[in-house]
Amino acid sequence: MNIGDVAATTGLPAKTIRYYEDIGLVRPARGENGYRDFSQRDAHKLAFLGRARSLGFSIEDCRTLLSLYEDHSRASADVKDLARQHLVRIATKIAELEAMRGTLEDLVTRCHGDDRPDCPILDDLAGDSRPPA
Amino acid sequence: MNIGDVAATTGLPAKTIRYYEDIGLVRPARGENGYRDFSQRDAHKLAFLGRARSLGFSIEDCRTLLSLYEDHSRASADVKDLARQHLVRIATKIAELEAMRGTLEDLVTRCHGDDRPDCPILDDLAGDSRPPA
DNA sequence: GATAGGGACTCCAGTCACTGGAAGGTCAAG
DNA sequence: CTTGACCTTCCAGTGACTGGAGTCCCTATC
Repeated sequence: MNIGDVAATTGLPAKTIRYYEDIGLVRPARGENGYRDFSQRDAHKLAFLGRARSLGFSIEDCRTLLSLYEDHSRASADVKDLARQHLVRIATKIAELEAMRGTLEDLVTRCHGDDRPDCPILDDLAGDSRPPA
Repeated sequence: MNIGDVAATTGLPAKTIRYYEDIGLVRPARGENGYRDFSQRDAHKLAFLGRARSLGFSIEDCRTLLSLYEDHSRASADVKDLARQHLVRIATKIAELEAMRGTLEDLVTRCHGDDRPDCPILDDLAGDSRPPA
């Protein structure tokens, strides 16, 4: 398979697949013309990576997950640990964003949004009329 | 004020303040020794920037917010629009993260997490036993 | 055989918002 | 006069790609 075919089947951009080769996540064979020649196994690994990335795992996590996937004597506890750590990061991120949303929603509600200059949003950013921490 | 003082009062790292000068967000004066000499106004702007950044606004948004802040003939509608667009981005991001969390929580629950190799998390990533989209 | 197109190749630069580190100048205290 | 804290600039790296330039290859059509 050429890179375009793998890109189509995995949904990953060709650029990304080349990048994944660069950083050693896949090692496709090469044809005589210098084109990458992907096996089914390569395509499968790329699909795995795409799915792991879509769940927000970092590239380094993906590297670990891939090696666990290929290690048939792995302990599922190692996978679960990784996933749990990732869940904590996600939950933290969500909490941060929720806090931002809460503040912003309040400010947006309080701003008239007309053609006059007075604006609670700017007041808040400037440090005025903010509830004491 | 030297950069260290402003860093202490605003909570921004000195490195970040220098960076903000680089990209033209602040233009502190310079003393004879070449040191930056921050006015109260500069410090105030930096605090504004720190607050806006902590609400997740991009640097370019911050630039706009700052110019609106300094434009006393602004329309609050412009500020509100910016904030609302930002709210949409935040909500989108939260939704993405919630989706990841949902999937991951399910997978983590289903994984035994012992010393055996079989693992629903890896199965899912590999494309097996995934609910049909 | 010439040509046109669509794909593939490599390599470099840019993204975003910093952050780390090296190499050196300045200032106040002891 | 030295020490140590602070300041300066400049360069490089982060994560995970993405865009673009310039070139090569393959297939099809005329």
